[in-house]
Amino acid sequence: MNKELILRLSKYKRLLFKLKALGLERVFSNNLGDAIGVTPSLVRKDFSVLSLPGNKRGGYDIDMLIEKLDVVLGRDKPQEVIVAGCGRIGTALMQYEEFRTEGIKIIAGFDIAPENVSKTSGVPIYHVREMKEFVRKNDTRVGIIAVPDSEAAATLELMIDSGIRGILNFASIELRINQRGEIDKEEPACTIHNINICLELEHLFYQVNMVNETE
Amino acid sequence: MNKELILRLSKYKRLLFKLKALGLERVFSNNLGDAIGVTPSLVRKDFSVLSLPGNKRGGYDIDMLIEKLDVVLGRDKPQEVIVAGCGRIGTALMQYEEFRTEGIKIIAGFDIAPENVSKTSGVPIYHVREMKEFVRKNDTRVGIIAVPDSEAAATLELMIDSGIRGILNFASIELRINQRGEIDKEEPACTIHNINICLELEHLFYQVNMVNETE
DNA sequence: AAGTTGTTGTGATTCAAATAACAACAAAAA
DNA sequence: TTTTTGTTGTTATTTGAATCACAACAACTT
Repeated sequence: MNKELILRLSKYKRLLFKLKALGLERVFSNNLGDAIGVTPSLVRKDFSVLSLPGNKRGGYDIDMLIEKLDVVLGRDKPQEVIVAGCGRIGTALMQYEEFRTEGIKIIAGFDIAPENVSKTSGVPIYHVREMKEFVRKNDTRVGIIAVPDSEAAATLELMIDSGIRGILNFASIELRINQRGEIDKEEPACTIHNINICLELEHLFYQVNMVNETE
Repeated sequence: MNKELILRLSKYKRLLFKLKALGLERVFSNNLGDAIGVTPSLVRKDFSVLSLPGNKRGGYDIDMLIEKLDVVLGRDKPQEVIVAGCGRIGTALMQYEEFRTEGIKIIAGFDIAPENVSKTSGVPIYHVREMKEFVRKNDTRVGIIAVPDSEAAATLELMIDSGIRGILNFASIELRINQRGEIDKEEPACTIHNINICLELEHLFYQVNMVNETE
């Protein structure tokens, strides 16, 4: 399944919640399309491939969509995350308000110097060496890397070794599995998403400077 | 020019710096491809469309590539950014080490309560109402939105009104120009990149839960 | 009941980007 | 000098997602 598609599904669902809160019960493909910025056609096709039925005239039932999207997106399972690196970014994430409203919970932070980390967020902070044990006990699947670049690769290895299966990486070096073919025994695959703030900004600089360009 | 392409160009350049630091002078398309995870063919095609010449046998000259990529990516111009919202995320960004190494500089932060913001980062903090004046004076092009969701839309409007042309949005609502057709006089276009951490995490949850699925 | 409207569902089409394939050719080797 | 090698540059092909177009048909209207 396509990355863009999954992203759209999450957007649909978020939007559907808002519509439901407003008291609506049904939506049309063009409502959804307008709202998330895609064509109605694509909305219908998305629902089509997921076998989410609509009514030939009355559009789609919001409750039905939410329910089925929850299943497709696996939202019945708990959405628990750990954070490696409790510096500026790590602690900012631990206090990130929007996680709560989305049902995402940071259940632990790990650092090489946990005694120096402020505990104001209420998230328990452990030493990195306890990660493997913690992940095993809690069956944690997803982790965030918020360590300095220099530690990123080692942290990746630790997380994979601990059994983490999905990683959101904030270090500004691109992490990939099989960097040099070392990590690929028969362990279950691990998905990595890199959020590279520098790269995003550079992209913006490129765009804003290219106004007079031939495109 | 394609977004993915631009991203690749930035990656090439970053990699080329590292190779240069290691003492290398030339690279082959397969070196670059392996390193950033694309096919050598694509590397050659990228350079081809930019008219970056290689030698039929000896590969590409690293210095030449860096120099020309700098021009293409507009890296000769200063890379200055302002930040709106000096909460957890905003201040974390102000102290983000990696910006320095990438030549990106946060030149000001704006908040509705600047007196409550710690000044430890060395970045001057102003009241939001001074943004427009500041942007005009400094000819700032790029801004980061790090305000709560509830303030995001208003901040977007303020930035556009101030003359900002590229925006990196950390609020977890997707910002777009022409949300309802209001903002589109004849002002120069403004590019928005949304970094939606919740969405990224949801995507990961989806992936890690879909192991037994038919894909 | 018959006609009209409006929306879905999907097969066909378009489009763009990635990949593959290979001719051209510079450098090294013989 | 001639041959071999290895890499570029570019054209052709493949791939896959988004868009288009329209038949099917449920609900409303008269």
